[in-house]
Amino acid sequence: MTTANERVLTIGEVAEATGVTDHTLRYYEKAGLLVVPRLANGQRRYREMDVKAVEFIGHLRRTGMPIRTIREYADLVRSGKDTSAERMRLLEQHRENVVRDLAEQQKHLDGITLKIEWYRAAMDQRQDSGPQFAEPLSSAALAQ
Amino acid sequence: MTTANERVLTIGEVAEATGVTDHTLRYYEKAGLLVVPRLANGQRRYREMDVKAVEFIGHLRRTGMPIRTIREYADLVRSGKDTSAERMRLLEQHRENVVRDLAEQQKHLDGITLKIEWYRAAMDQRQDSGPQFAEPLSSAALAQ
DNA sequence: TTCCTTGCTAGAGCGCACTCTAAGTCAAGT
DNA sequence: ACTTGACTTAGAGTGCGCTCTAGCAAGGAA
Repeated sequence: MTTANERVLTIGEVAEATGVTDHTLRYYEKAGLLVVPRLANGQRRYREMDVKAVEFIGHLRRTGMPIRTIREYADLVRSGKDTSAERMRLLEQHRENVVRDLAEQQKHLDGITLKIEWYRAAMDQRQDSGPQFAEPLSSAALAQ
Repeated sequence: MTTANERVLTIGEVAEATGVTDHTLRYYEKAGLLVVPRLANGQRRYREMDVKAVEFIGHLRRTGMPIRTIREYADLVRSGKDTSAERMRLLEQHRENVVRDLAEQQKHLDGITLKIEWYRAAMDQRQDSGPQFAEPLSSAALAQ
């Protein structure tokens, strides 16, 4: 087993490696998402596992999990007890949310694509047809 | 051609119909996303096309287009001139962004799914194996 | 020794998209 | 006449996730 001799990184190196700013890394820590070992002088030293954690947080964040939920997950991990079941449940719940979200976004995207096709059609048969088609987002005065 | 006799809706009815609150509808209007006709007494009356516009704004918003970009689009629509080409370009640009985003989210989702599978595997062969696997998001003291 | 870089903390500030409040108008119903 | 409810405005407040600032410390190079 390797106990010592683990390569550790400074906050700057982690920022560089992960694309997360040092500010944000400290913020994540203060928010309870991360606990990073320190040198005697107070400087952070990130182990491999800490960097992995930052990357995993990235997966969660970029799929829309709020900080507080990530914190709940992190708390479970750190609780010492075997909370695997709960953690898995939490992740599965999130996965369901994300899948639903993706489907929803896809629907909205379809609506946009339809509009683009409408434009393309309208522009193809462009023979300077008066007031063209009906176009939402337009406006006029009605004023009773 | 139907000129008059168009059914119009109050803000409350539109809120009901679209799921967008009346507050937000007014906010969208103040932000320049919408121009809604008024009665003599100042009350809004939404035409079919205005409701369509609200719905289309929904497509844009829920795929992450910022208000200011929707405003740009709305300004093009309202400019009177034929800005179809620009509007289409704007929407196509957005579509590309969304497609890229969706792919990225899918990748992050894969990372999460992998983790869930890891949990499932670890829990399947649960024979009380000491310190289990290496788990990111954990922490310890190192302190130089 | 004097820089320069990198790190530290507490806490303020920011951008976004709402969301709500206060104070008022108006029309219909009892 | 009064109440109710839906509407109006300007502007304040909220929640989120950063993002930045000020002021300081430590370590290495010139």
